[in-house]
Parts: sequence; structure tokens; C-alpha cells
Amino acid sequence: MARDRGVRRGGAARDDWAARIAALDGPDGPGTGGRAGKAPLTVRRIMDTAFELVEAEGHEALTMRRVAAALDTGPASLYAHVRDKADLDELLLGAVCARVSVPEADAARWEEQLLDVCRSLRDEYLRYPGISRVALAAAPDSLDALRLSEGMLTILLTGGVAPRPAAWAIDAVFLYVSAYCFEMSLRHSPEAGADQRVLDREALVERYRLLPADTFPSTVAHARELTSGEEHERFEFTLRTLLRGLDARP
Amino acid sequence: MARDRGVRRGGAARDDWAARIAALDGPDGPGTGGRAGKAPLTVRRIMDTAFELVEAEGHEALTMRRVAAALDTGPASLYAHVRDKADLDELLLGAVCARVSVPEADAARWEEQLLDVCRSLRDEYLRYPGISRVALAAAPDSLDALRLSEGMLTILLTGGVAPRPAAWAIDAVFLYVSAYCFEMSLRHSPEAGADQRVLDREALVERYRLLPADTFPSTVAHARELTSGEEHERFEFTLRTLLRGLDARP
DNA sequence: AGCTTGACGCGAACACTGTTCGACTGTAGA
DNA sequence: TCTACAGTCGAACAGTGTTCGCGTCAAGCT
Repeated sequence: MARDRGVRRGGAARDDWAARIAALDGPDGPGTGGRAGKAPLTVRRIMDTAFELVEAEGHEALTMRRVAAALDTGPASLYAHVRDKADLDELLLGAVCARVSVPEADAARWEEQLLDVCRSLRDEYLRYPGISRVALAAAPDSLDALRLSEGMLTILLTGGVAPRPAAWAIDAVFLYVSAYCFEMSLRHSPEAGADQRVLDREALVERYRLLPADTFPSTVAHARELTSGEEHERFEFTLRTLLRGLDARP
Repeated sequence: MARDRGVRRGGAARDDWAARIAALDGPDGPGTGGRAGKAPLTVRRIMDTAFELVEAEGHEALTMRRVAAALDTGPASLYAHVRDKADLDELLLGAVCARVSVPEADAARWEEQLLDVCRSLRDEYLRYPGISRVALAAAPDSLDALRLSEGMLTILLTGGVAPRPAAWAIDAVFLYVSAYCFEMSLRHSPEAGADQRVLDREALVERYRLLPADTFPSTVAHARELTSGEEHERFEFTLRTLLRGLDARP
């Protein structure tokens, strides 16, 4: 893509890795620079508006035109503060990751600590449906995501997991959390109502039961188990299984 | 969505679950019906063209207009054989799943058998970059995907895994394979060239090394491990870890 | 004080996307 | 031969991301 070009006009030079690192301890207000301009359009306002939109209608409704309209302007105005829609996406993802807090690593409770981080990340993802889709693409390109990665890695290392399995496990865990939330967003987004999912489950069991038992014996026999799992039971199960597999390493 | 409406005009009534089950043992040629019309436009030809397009340029390039153009017609003509673009997507996904063969379950080699299925599915997914995105959304709505699910479930059950963990593990494995391939597609698609990835790895290590060691100690210390993993080593690692966690269950 | 400069705002347009309408075929059955 | 209808498709609609280029307005320099 055109990701390697410099910034066209305004906006912080977010492409410069060193600059981003240097800006780590200075989260000041106006996004443009030191100048105290009275311009009402800022990266912060754009992000706030975008967050409201995603929270209310999902990431698919996040459109440059809609953000601009909510700010009483045209879409072209946004491109002075944000390079791309992809750029805006990554900004949002970074802000979501920044909300997740990582605990001080404690060797005795490393499994629960890791699960807590995952649960927090999951809840933040699900609060902004569809944002996890962005995470599936741009994983290692944000300092806020890297902070999470760092925290989880430290937890695993403190827990006694060897460096390579720890690093790879983090990758897998991140991927799973993102995919889980992405899938959940896609399934819940179009229709509203929480009880609709229960009906869907029953309908799914019915469908499985209707299958020919000679070609789908296991599916027919265990239709109930295939569709079970309240709330985030599957989420917990998968992560716990993965961690157990890590622990069982010789 | 408009997924619950009946079919508008031509095409098999693919929405009808019973009809789809009944059609399981009759994979005849012309997609429309018994009539031996000489109409050149069929579901099969549309799917073939779509596959060529996805294989060559990725799923993002799969456009109704481009498929139609490749068939020397307008986009409106496709809607007589395919309800939606989503419908076409699911058709393609089903065909991809149909290519994966599942072995007869053997209790002694259940882990390797499951891994083999995952590897096959992965290779098919990666052959059509981006098709895995569809799998993240519409997982349980295709008989071909269900055949895979059935096969994997049987392998796990034969291996001695209890029904509920087996069913949930399949879900997790499917999700992981899809997400892994989706991520890979997104990373490799824009630029070409295989060696570019190696350069990227070196650049990534460099970036990690540049981080402040006080806030990112583990990342800086283990930058090498964080970026390591040739080919599908991480893929194997994650699935093996998950299976080990399953096996370690009391 | 006057002028220049340049960043920002934004209306209009371009090149796309999925999808539908309605007129148009060509062939099958009566 | 006439009718009916499944299949075809040009044109259009309502969206999308993004860019061009004209405005405007305040800051900085002379």
C-alpha cells in the first residue's frame, strides 16, 4: 500500500518509529503540534466521533462521510488530520488497547493474570463491535498493542515459560482473542436482541439433528455439545486449554 | 440481513436446509435444474471465474463487476444465479472446504490426523487469499464445512476426548486456522515477493531493539523470539499446544 | 502597518462498490 | 403461430474512499 509515504500535510509524523517512541511520555491534547490553534477539528475530536459511531452502530458503519457529517463538515476535511481510513482504524485500535491495564507480573498467579488481560481486551473489543477486524491485520504496528504484548510476555516469562514458547503463545492468544471478538461482532451485529441467540441455538440443534446419521454420525450424536457454551465459556475454555498445553511442556 | 428471504428467480433453493441435505448425493453438472438449456452462464462458470480471480489477485479483488467482465457480461446477469455477493462467498468457501479430505479416524494417530486436516485446510485457504475471512463469519452454515467439522469431531472422539471438550476444541481450531490464514493473506497480499518478509522480520527486530528498555524490557530482551518462526512453525506450535492441553485433561 | 505565506476547510468530482429496475431476447409449450 | 417465461443485461441508484483545487483566515516577517 501507500503506507511508506511521508505525511502529506498536517498531523504528527506517526510513521516515524523513533518519533512515536519519543512521544511516549507526552500525551498532550492537541494532535497537531505545539501550536495552540483554535481550529475545532482535531485528531482527538475525530477519534471521539468515530468511537461513538462504532459503539452505536458497529465498525461497518464507520465511514469517513459519516464521521465528517457528525462533525458538520465534508469528508475531505478529515484527510488533513488522518492519512487514511486505515490510519483512523489503527488510531482507534491503539486507543482501545490503551484502555486495557496489565498487572504487575506475579509468578504464583500467572495464568489468572494472563486470562484477566485477555478478558479485558475482549470486553473492550466487544464494546466497539468490529474493531477486532483491524487487530487481525495490523497487530504489531502500534505502541499500545505492543504494551499489551509486553505485559503478557512478562507475565508468561515470570510464570516460568521459556522465551520462544512464550512469544509464540502470545501471538496465538492475541490472534484468538481478536478472531473470537470478530466472529462475535459479525454474528450479533445485524439483528438486535439478546434472546435471539438462544433461538438460534435451538434452531441450530434442530438442523444438526436433521442431518443423515450415516454421513454425520458424530454431529448428530453430539449436536447439544456442538451448540452449547453460555456467554464466554468457550473463550475461557480455549485459553485455559492453550495455557495448560504450554504448562505441560517438559 | 436479507438472508431469510426465499430465492428470487433461478438457482437451487439453497436456503432450504432439507433441500440441501437431499441434494447431498447428486452433485450433477448444470446448476440451474434439469433443463438442458444451452445458456452459457451457470453457477459453476461463475464460481470458476471467481476462483481464478481470487487465486490471482486475492479476495479483495473479487467483485461482481470483475466476475461479470471476465464472463463478458454485465454485473446484473450474475444475480440470476447467485443471490448476493455473500452468497457467492459462501459458495466459494464451501467448494474450498470440499477439497479437504478427512481420513478414517484412527485412535492411535488422532493428533497427527487432526493436524493433517488443519494443514490441508490451511493450504487451501492460502491458495485463495482472503477467502478465510468468509470463514470467520459464516462458519456453521455450509454442509461442506460441516463435513470437515464432523471429520475432526470424530477424530477427537476416537482419540478419547470427551464430547464437550472435543466440540469446543474443534470450534477453536477452526477459528484459529481461519484467523491465521486471514492474517497471512492480509500481510502478504499487497506487496509481492517472498524474500520481502525476511527483510520485514529484520526491520521488526530493529524496531523492537529501539524501544526503551525500562518500559519494554521483555520485548527488547526477546526481540528475536518475538519475530522468529519460519513458514508455518507458529501454526504447528499453536495447534500442538492446544492439543496437548486437551490431552492433559484429567 | 502591510504583505506574504502557508496551513486548514471543504465543495465538487473521480473511480469504485453492491444491487435493482425494466426492457429485451430467444426458446418451449399450446 | 402465439403466448409465456426464464435468462440477459444496459442503465441507474445509493453508497464508499480519496484527491483536486479553490477559498479563507490568522501568523510571521519586513
